[in-house]
Amino acid sequence: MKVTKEKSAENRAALVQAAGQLFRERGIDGAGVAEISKAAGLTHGALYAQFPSKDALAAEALAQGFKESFADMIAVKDDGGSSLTNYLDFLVSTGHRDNLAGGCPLTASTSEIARQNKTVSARFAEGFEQMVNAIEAVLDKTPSGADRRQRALAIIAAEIGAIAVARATAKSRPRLSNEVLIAVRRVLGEVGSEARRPRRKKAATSRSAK
Amino acid sequence: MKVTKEKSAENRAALVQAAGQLFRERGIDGAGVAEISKAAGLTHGALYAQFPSKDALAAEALAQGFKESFADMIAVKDDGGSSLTNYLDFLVSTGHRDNLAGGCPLTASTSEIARQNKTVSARFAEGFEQMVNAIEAVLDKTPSGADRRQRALAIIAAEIGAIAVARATAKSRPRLSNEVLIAVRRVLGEVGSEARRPRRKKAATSRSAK
DNA sequence: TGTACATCAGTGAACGCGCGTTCACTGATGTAC
DNA sequence: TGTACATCAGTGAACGCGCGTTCACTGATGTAC
Repeated sequence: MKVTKEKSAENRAALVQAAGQLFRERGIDGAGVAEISKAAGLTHGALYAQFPSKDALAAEALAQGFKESFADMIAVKDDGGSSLTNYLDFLVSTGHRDNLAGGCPLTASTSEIARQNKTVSARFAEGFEQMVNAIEAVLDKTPSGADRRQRALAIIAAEIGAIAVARATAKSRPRLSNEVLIAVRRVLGEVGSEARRPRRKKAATSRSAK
Repeated sequence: MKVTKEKSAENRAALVQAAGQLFRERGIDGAGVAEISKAAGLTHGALYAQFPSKDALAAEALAQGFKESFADMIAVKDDGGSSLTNYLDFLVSTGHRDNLAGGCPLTASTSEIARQNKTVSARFAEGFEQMVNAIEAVLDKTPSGADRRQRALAIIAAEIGAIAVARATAKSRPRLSNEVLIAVRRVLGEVGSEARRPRRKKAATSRSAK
C-alpha cells in the first residue's frame, strides 16, 4: 500500500534514527535489519524500498549520528565556563559512558569501522576530523597551530579510548570504570591548556629529563 | 580417533592461538568456530571436545593474548633509553596499528567486550589493570602515587583510542591515521613526564588560565 | 612383555536459528485527461 | 472538479547461507591383568 511522500520521508527518518541507536547499542554487525525495521514500526521490506542495502543505511545512520552529536556539542559549548571544560565534562563522563544509544558514533563504533565498507569508514573519518576541529577551536591559542592540532587529535583519541574502556569495564569493575573517566578527564584538562597554565603547586622540582 | 595426551594439548594450544589471532583480526563475533578450527588444522568438533563453548575459548584466547603481549612488553622495556619511551614507541606506532593478528587484545577488542559474557569481560579488565600497572611502574616518581596512577590510566586509555582510530581511518585516510599516532605519541610522552620535565623552550608566556 | 578392552580426542553429518536480500503482490497516492 | 490509471512505498513469504552447538561414530591410546 502506497503512502504519502511526506509519510514516506518520515518512515525513512525513523529507519535512520532506529538504525543509529541500535548500531550504537549493539554494533553495526550486531543489529539486524529485522530489528531495526521493527523499531521503526515497519517491515524489513520497507527498509529495502528506502535503502539499497544495510551498508547504505549504516552510512546514513552514521552521518545522522554525527549531526546530532555536534548539535549536542554546540548546545554544551557555551554553557558558562570554558568551552574546553564543557566539552570534556560532556564527553568524558559517566553520562556519556552510560548513554550507548544516544552517544557519539565515534565512541560507539570505532573498532568496528575498519571491518566495514569504504562508504562507512569514510563517513567515520569525516566525523572524527570534525570533532578534532571542534576541540582545536577551543584550545589555548598560545603555541603553534601544529601543536594545537596535535593536542586536539590526542584529546579526541583519548576520549574515545576512555569511553570504550569505561564501557568495557563498567559491568565487571564499576569502580575501575569510573576511575578511568576521572583520570582521563583530569589529564585531558591539562593537555588542553598545558602550555599556558601555570605549573601546579606541588610540582616544580626540576631534574632534567633523563 | 583418539590422540596422544601430548598431541591433544598441542591441539588445544593451536585452537587458542588461532582463536586469538582471528578474534583480534575480525572481532569475537566476526570469527566463527569453523574458521578457527580450520586454522588450527582441526574440525569444529575437536573444538567442542576441548572447550564447552565459543565463549570459553574466547576467555582463554584473551588471557593467552595478554600473556604474549606482556612478554613483548618486557622484551621492549629495557631496549636502551627510557622504559616509558620504549613502551610508547611500541604501543603507539604504525607497526602496532598494522599488526592486527599479533597486537594487544586490549586494543583489538575493547568496544566488543561490553557485549560479551562476564568471564570474557572480567579477563579484559584484568589485562587492562596489568597494562596500567606496567606503565605506572615506569612513570616519573616525582608526584604522588595517585597522580601517577591517573596518568598511567590516561596513557593506556589514550593508546587504545589512538590505535582504534588509526585502524578505523587507515584505509580511507592513511595520512590522518599516521597523524593521529604521531600526535598521541608526542602528547603521551609529555603526560608521562609532565610534572618533572622543564617547559619546552617556546612556551613560558604565563597568562593565568582563562 | 603381551593381550584385552575401556576411554575419549577428534570426525563429519545434522540441528535449529537468524542473518541480509529478493520478489510477487497490494492498494493508496498522485497524475493525466 | 471528477474519473481512470500508472506509480511505487510497504507487506510478508521465501531464498541461500553461515552461525554455534549436538551427537553417533571411529579408532588409536593407554590401562588393567
